[in-house]
Amino acid sequence: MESKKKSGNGCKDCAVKSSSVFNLNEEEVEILCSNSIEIIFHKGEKIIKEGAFTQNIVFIKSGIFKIHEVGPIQRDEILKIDKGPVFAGVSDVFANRTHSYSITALGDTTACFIDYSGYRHLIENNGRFAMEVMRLLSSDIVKHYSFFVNKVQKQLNAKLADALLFFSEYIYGEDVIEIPLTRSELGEYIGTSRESVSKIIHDFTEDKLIELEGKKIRLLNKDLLRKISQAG
Amino acid sequence: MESKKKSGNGCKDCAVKSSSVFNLNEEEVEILCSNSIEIIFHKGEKIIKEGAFTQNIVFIKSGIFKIHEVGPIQRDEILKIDKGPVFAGVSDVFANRTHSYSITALGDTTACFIDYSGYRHLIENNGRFAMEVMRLLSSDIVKHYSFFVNKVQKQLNAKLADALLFFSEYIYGEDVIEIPLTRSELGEYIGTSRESVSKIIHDFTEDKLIELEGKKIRLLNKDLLRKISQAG
DNA sequence: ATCATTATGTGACACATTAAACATTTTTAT
DNA sequence: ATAAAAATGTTTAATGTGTCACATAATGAT
Repeated sequence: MESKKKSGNGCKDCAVKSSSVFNLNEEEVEILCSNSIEIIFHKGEKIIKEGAFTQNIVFIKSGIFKIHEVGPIQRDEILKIDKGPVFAGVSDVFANRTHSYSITALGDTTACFIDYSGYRHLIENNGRFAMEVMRLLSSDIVKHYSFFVNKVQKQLNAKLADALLFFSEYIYGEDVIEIPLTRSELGEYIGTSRESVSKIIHDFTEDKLIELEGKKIRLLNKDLLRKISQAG
Repeated sequence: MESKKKSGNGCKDCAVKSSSVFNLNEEEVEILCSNSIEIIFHKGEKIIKEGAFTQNIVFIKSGIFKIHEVGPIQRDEILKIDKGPVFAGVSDVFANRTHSYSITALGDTTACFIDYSGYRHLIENNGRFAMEVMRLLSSDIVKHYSFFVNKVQKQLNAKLADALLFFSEYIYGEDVIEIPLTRSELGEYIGTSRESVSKIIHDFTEDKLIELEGKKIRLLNKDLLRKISQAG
């Protein structure tokens, strides 16, 4: 249950990898890598904790993670699920002194903690890098708007279909998936209770939409799942 | 029902006003103002239409507006209500080729349409300006996350209390407010139907929380409204 | 002014979802 | 291995909201 630290070397590879997108030269990669540290997290470990001071930009090198926030009725609400390689939690660093949301590993995850000052230096001195970060932030907003209207307007079976397709198509790229969430967490993701998730999974199984294989779920009829998703 | 165009002069004032935040010098203001145009919109007029090409950064000089998006069940969902002076719809310009949401005036609104290339030029050449835009985008995300968990977890009376306090404290700064939304739109904002909005307003009136004065609403007991808001 | 349209209030009812309770199963810690 | 804790499935009753239907009021157009 303990995270492992690695020397700065690994992180350099990490930043270099992303540099194709971010147009960084050797010197700039060096700026990003100095004072950065790579840590491996295991399932359930918090990479960033809501309420903590915002100090580092986090680059998720690999692994699946969730961004979540405790709401007014003290229930955790999952805002986003994504996988590396990707920057995560950038918005909080720019907007707040403390984190308004948590980031938790949903499986083995490698994360680079990058010193804010270096990141900021890059933004202020490399317009292309700034533009790219801006594009990422903007895309986050637009996607979350869409996530939002879906969550508010769709009924439960449509939202569960969405979640299944999301994991199958975006996260794993396979028809047999092992969702790294408990039923409760799935509820937090699609906006319902643990019990309702159970019920709908049961219904989907009866309707031959999916098949349970131990902890795994096999999607049997993706076309119909898509129709259910679109029907709302 | 027709928008009025004004010469570029007015827009210059507009950009200068905001320059205190954005640290622009004379030359940079000039860049922003060339190829920009100021237009006055009236209540109900669309400033930006969902589906249209993203071409301009919009600076709302003054006026109240809503950002809204049509969801999967073809219902309009209000994502945000805000007032000038503020940049609006920036995220869509960076993230998309076409607008994913609409922006509509809720009252008389003056908007400057700024050419994207000038805006982009500033970002790439003025690190402080870039940082400020990034802060705005980040703040948009963080606020919308919070708006989201509130909307998902709170019950209707809490959400209506939120809306009333929002207009009273943030938008108008007064206890007597005239909400520039129809009951239907209020429903789209807090996530319910026209009928339910009517019912809760009725309940609030009976409980002496608010008082209707024609089209205006007087908040009689803001402390209690806050408690209702927090209770969820 | 008058008519058509849109906005609003309000009741009855249906229904989806939540909450509570309990039985099982699985996982984790010692 | 064994006990404790967490996760899961399923049922029941309670309840918040949405939908439908209709009456009334306000608005806008001709």
